[in-house]
Amino acid sequence: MKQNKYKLIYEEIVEKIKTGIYLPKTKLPSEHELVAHYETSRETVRKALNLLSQHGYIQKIHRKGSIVLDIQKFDFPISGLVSFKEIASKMNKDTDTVVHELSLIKPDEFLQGQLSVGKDEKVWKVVRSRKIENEAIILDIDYFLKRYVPLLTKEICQGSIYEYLEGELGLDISFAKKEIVVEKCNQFDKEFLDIDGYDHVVVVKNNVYLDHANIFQYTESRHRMDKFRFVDFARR
Amino acid sequence: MKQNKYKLIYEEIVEKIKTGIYLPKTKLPSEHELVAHYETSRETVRKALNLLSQHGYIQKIHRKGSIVLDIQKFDFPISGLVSFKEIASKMNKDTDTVVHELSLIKPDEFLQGQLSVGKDEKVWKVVRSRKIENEAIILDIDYFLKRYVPLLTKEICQGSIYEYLEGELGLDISFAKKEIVVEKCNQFDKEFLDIDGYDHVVVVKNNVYLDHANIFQYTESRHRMDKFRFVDFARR
DNA sequence: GAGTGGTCTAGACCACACA
DNA sequence: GTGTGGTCTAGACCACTCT
Repeated sequence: MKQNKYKLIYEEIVEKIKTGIYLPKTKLPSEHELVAHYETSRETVRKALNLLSQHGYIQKIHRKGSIVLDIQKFDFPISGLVSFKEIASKMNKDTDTVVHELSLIKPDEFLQGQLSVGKDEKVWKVVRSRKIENEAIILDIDYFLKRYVPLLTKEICQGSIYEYLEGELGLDISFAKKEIVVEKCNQFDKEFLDIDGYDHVVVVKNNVYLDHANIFQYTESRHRMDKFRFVDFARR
Repeated sequence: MKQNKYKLIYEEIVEKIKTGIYLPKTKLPSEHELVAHYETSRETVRKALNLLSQHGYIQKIHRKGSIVLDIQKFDFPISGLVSFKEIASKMNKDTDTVVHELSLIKPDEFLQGQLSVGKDEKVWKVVRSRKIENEAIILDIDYFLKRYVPLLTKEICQGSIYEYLEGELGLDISFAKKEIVVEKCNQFDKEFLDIDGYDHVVVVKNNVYLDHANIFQYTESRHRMDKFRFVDFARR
């Protein structure tokens, strides 16, 4: 796969940070030196450095250089858009997904609002619970516009829907509005989660948009309170 | 105050979006047209557009243009680092701050870890509760390194500490690691919050860093569950 | 074929850090 | 005074979309 020069530089530096060639609290080579090393122009080097900065790998200090941040301290970034599969693999724990429902529905008023569609638009509804170490602690309810996702099967839902959407269908997921609130448990939480006496769940609501700024998914991810954790790296 | 050209362009376009001169779902002028209009170079225009994109104002669509997003849909962004004062003014509600404690302490082991300092470093501890419409629903516990904040008074804590730090002291806050979890209420929550029968609080933990990547603050913001809301705009 | 945004280049000037 | 990063310029080529 062909890459852009600045992305290649970015990835090479990320690699050097991860493998300890560049150590936390030390300085990266100066922009001038990177220009020489990668035989490119300064703006290109700076694009790579900006990416590193945005992703929390380095901190640029005016007139002094770029210093490497301790990524250990910023571990477990659920920020951005990350699927359960990705999180699960990072956590290195036994996980399992149970599909409770997969159907084509007509959106009610709430869903018409969330997905910005009319009542005749067809929508996939997927309900899945997620087990970590044999406890069902997350209930995911996904709604996808059929317009963009012609086919969904139980097998796909069992695995990673996102992998399928991006890989097989070539959908280009671009951004999301994420909202986190706490709600009282409803009957579904009680039915599908090992709720363990808690009467509230943490709900992460996502409106997900494709690359042409068209929404294609609304999701509610309902977490058992005690197991919920959200980490973010925010620049001012 | 002198501004950079790309920031000026950014701000002018933000203004035009907010005042409806550029409408949601319509296209911005092309980069070429913006270059002509602002009499600048294309890379400079593109820096402005990148800012707009990062802040959720526009979506760039390859080979087609930049379209304006509906910022109404992405309201109330507590993402990034925002102080209570800023949030309060946006919400347009009656708010009040009560300072319960302001003292210089020696950090315990937990705090030494969070602030990456030794046991002899002096630390300001500030405990405040936040009232919205006469209900105490947030308990803020802040720890500042005295090294960077020589003086704190009750008056400052009553207002906006951040305004003081950035305005008076000229501290340059750069980034933060933010973590959201749910915890059981402790005695302080029960003492200082109108806890209203809830036995858990949503805790937002922040490690805040200055522009040289040196940490200077650790904060816990403890929210009554039913009033907690966190909204984020995340790009893939 | 005209227009678009994505990338890249090879310079330039600036203000400030540091020694 | 040297080195640093921040900003800006005036081009260029590309691959694709739209009409």
